[in-house]
Amino acid sequence: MSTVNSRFAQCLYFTSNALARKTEKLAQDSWSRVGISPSHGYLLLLTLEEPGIQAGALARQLQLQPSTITRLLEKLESMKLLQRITEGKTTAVFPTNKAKTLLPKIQESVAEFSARCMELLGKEENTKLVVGMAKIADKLTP
Amino acid sequence: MSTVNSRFAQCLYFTSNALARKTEKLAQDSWSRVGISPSHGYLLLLTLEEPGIQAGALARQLQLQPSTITRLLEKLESMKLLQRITEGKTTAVFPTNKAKTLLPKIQESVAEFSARCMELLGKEENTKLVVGMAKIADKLTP
DNA sequence: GTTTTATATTTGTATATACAAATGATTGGT
DNA sequence: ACCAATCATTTGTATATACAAATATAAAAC
Repeated sequence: MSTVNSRFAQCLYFTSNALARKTEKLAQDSWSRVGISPSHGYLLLLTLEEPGIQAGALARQLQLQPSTITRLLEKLESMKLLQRITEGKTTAVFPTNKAKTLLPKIQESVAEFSARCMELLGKEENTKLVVGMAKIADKLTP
Repeated sequence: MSTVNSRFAQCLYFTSNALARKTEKLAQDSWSRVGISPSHGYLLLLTLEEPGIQAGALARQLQLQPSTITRLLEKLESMKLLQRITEGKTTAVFPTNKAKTLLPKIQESVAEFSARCMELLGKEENTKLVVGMAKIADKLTP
């Protein structure tokens, strides 16, 4: 059932959403070894790279809404993978030792996802498209 | 906060998801005149174009899972915009008169979304990227 | 120094979508 | 004709994400 058979194959709405869903699945697969979703994983990676990073900074890096970050943090905190420390109006996020232990697996997941993308699409095409998509996304940013 | 500042700007996972979310918002905007979401809208359009279309065909056209189609149908049926008629193991979907009345607004929404895409991105770039994304999505299809 | 405004985060609720299991119907093999 | 396999759809539950309102703090204005 090739994508291009769809009545809406030329429509940005369908193509971007379909691609995102398929990419999400590929990423979930790559992250299964860690036992968390890609969003949680990338968030965790950011806090491992920069312990004490603020919730707002995570939102910007991950291009997600603050409320979504709160939800991700709640879950990771409940899994004892990180800890929030609120100081005044900001919240700093620290990885736990358990999270530090997971770092190798996390890096493997990142690498595996990247490798699969390259394998499936080729470095050339992958890069070209990612750049193009980012440009469009920027234009769609209010 | 340009997209490209992100730590993960080169990653297909982030770019495709971010683009999809922004496209979704643009489409929601275009569909606000009809009072339904883009998914519901495109589904409704398909049933207006082909009354009696089967649920499975809708799933294929819209590139969504059957369970998702059921959920969309439930909502549109509750809004008296369409009616399901189950015959044996298949379900045929018919638009109501209310839906037929909405057709002009629906077509306006489709046109408006398309126009906004063209305006923001240019026909050239839009087409090029949509084609590229569809190709990638196809490669990601198991 | 109090009041207003701005900033960061959280909470309540909602949307979009999916997976896996269940249901119900048709079909093919014997 | 019966039983197993297959197919189309639905149901129960879960994930990912967001918006809008609430909260809490800090900064600016006066």
